[in-house]
Amino acid sequence: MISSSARRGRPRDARSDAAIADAVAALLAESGYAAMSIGAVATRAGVGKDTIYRRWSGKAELVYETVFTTADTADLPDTGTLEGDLTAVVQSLVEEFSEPAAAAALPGLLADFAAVPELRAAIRSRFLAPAKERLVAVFDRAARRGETDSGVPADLALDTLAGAVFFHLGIMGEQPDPDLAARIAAMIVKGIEVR
Amino acid sequence: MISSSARRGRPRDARSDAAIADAVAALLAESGYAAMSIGAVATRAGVGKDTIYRRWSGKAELVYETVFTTADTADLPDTGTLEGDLTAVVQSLVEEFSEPAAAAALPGLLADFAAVPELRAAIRSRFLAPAKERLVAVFDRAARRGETDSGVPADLALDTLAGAVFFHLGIMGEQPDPDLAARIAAMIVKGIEVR
Amino acid sequence: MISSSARRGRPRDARSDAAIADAVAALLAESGYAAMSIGAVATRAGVGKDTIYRRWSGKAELVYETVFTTADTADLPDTGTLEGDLTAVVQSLVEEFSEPAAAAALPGLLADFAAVPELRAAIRSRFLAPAKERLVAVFDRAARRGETDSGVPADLALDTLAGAVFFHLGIMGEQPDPDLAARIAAMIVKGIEVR
Amino acid sequence: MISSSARRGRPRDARSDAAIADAVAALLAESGYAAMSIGAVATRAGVGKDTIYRRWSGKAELVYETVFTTADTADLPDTGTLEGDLTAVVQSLVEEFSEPAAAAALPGLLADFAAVPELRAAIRSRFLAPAKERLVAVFDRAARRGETDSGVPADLALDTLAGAVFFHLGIMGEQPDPDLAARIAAMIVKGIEVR
DNA sequence: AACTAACCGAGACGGTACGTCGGGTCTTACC
DNA sequence: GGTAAGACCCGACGTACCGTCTCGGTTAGTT
Repeated sequence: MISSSARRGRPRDARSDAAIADAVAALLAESGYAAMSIGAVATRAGVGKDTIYRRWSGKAELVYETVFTTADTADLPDTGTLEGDLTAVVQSLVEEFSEPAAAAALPGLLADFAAVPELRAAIRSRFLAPAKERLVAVFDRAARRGETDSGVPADLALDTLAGAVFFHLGIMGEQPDPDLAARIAAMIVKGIEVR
Repeated sequence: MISSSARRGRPRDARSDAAIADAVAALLAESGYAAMSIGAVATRAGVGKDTIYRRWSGKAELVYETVFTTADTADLPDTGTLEGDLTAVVQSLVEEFSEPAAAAALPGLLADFAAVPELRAAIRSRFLAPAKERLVAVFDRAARRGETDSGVPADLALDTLAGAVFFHLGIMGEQPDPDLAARIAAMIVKGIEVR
Repeated sequence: MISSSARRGRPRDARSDAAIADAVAALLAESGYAAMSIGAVATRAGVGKDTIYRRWSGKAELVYETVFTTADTADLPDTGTLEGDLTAVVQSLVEEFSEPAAAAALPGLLADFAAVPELRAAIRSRFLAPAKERLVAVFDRAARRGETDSGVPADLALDTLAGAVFFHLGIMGEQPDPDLAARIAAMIVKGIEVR
Repeated sequence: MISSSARRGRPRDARSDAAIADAVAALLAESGYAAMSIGAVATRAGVGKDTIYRRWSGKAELVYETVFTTADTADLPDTGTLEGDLTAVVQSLVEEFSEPAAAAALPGLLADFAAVPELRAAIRSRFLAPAKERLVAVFDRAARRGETDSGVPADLALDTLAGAVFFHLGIMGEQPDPDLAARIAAMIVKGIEVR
């Protein structure tokens, strides 16, 4: 007896989730975040609007959970040097934001998240916190190797690193220059040096 | 005779511009960018909607030109050191984005700009280009003083510097920590060091 | 062995019928016919929606069979005079339509019935035909007593009599004046006089 | 200078009213009252939904004011006899309710009106009151001619007369038998006889 | 005692319509 | 030609019901 009260009523159809995710990705890439309406997603997915609203509170949540699913769970790289590790971390960010759907969604998504306190809290705990944890782990390894001291300002590094990627790709909409990650990482490594 | 036919008909009323600007700032601070409608601005300003559309193409342009008017024209600081100059530059960014109306407007504005190619081009030439020019000037002065070599990657520095500020204030909505500018500037100075 | 294959499977639960009938009457009186949804009836009765749809085809049928159960089967009055008999017939109509649930249901119910040919046929055979039969019987008795000739237009009398009651109570929503039945009956008796 | 404050803003477009009226009549005849949605009317009329909601509060008001415009203003018939006058009055009712759009609209319309107290009051004052006035005038003329006494119960006559027509045409959906009006009028004339 | 079939409560499903709101344009009378 | 007012068409919003379906589970009669 694992679940006490069992699950009552008809269970949600997993095929709906898949169809919705596909429709979201397609519409984002085709017409962008602002022009993507919930109604259009429903029609494209062959699904009723309720089926979407039953799962997500609105467009922001729908797009965030549908598009940004990868990377968060990918395991920490261990390249042997701080610069290598940071490059890998930044590179995964770059790749995530370079996918067509993600690139199309980012600015509008950030605007919607910023406008609603609950969503702003959600992004903090679901995106920022894990990212910072990973960064801290990378810096800890570097400290153990003797590459840096232990008093590294991870917050500032995260702001700078994530901010640079967001600004370059998400806001300015630049192409993802292949050595962008390496250049940003190199700057941070030097920048955070603790004597 | 420069303009042959001059301007015919009734000239535009300057009081309307002022009333509109006030209404935009007030509504942005009260309810945010997304919830601010052109109609509401018009009503609040005691002005017809057409009077707004006659001057601006839409909400993004209206807000951008109404809220972000300062700083772009402020003259270059000259503190004697690269770090001092950069701190001043970052500080002016921080201050600009910390004003209630600006903070409320930023994310939504960026989303609207990103969605429309013409607007994206506008931000590039009207905000990014001058900012980069000023940054280049700062680096040139540092090179003349012998503080750095001349091959400094200004683009990357701008991305990092602006990105960190945008991300911290605009996206995450954090409070403007008084020594934020100094910390960012310090990191950049070390980070862009050219041997 | 009455029915060869009998009825297999679990029999319907009579308590559900009762709970549904109560819920219908309560919701009709509280919020009216239009505002009464099948889902609300199901919830109020503590019953699944299917349990309702298994028994009735929709709201119109549900309400009709749940609310209008009396009177149709009541036996013919025999007061000794045509006017007395007609008064009794009209009075039973008045009483049936004066119950809160019935009064609340009538107009909407008639609209739904009128909109669907099958339902219109149903009302004709299940309400109108028996009513006319009873009226014909009353007139026959009067003819046998010598009160009237035999060529009385029962159709017209029924339209007039039922129409007057429907219009006064059902459509205009007037209070059921206690001598309404008698006044209508008196007018009909004089009106249908056959020399 | 008739209107003091003039009329400000763009005036309503009379062509919209006409297009909406046509669309309502067509859709009523095609699909009936219940199946006629405001959105469908708007599309058919080439008009925005707002343009409808700006003029009417909802479907009931829209249909009532659009479909039932005639007859109310037609002048009193004067045939010389009470029965003739009444036949004419009933006949105009029959004709009004026999038009396809009116016949299709009646039951649903009555249901909606009955459900909302404000609308019920409206029908009382806008339909019933004028109808009763005309009936009273007819009876007065008859009294002056010496055909009847003056104490005729006009209320009851109206209920009976209107009820019979409503019931026969509106509710039962019968065809408009050509001498229906005459038969109803004849019955009333005899029925309301005052000795 | 096992099987089978219909019932049951719950609630998800694809749809359709609702009434409102904002966008950007157009049309008045007036200045 | 600018201006305030406000009507215009359009399209999206989030909600409410519709009538159907799909779960796990119950309750009878039939083998």
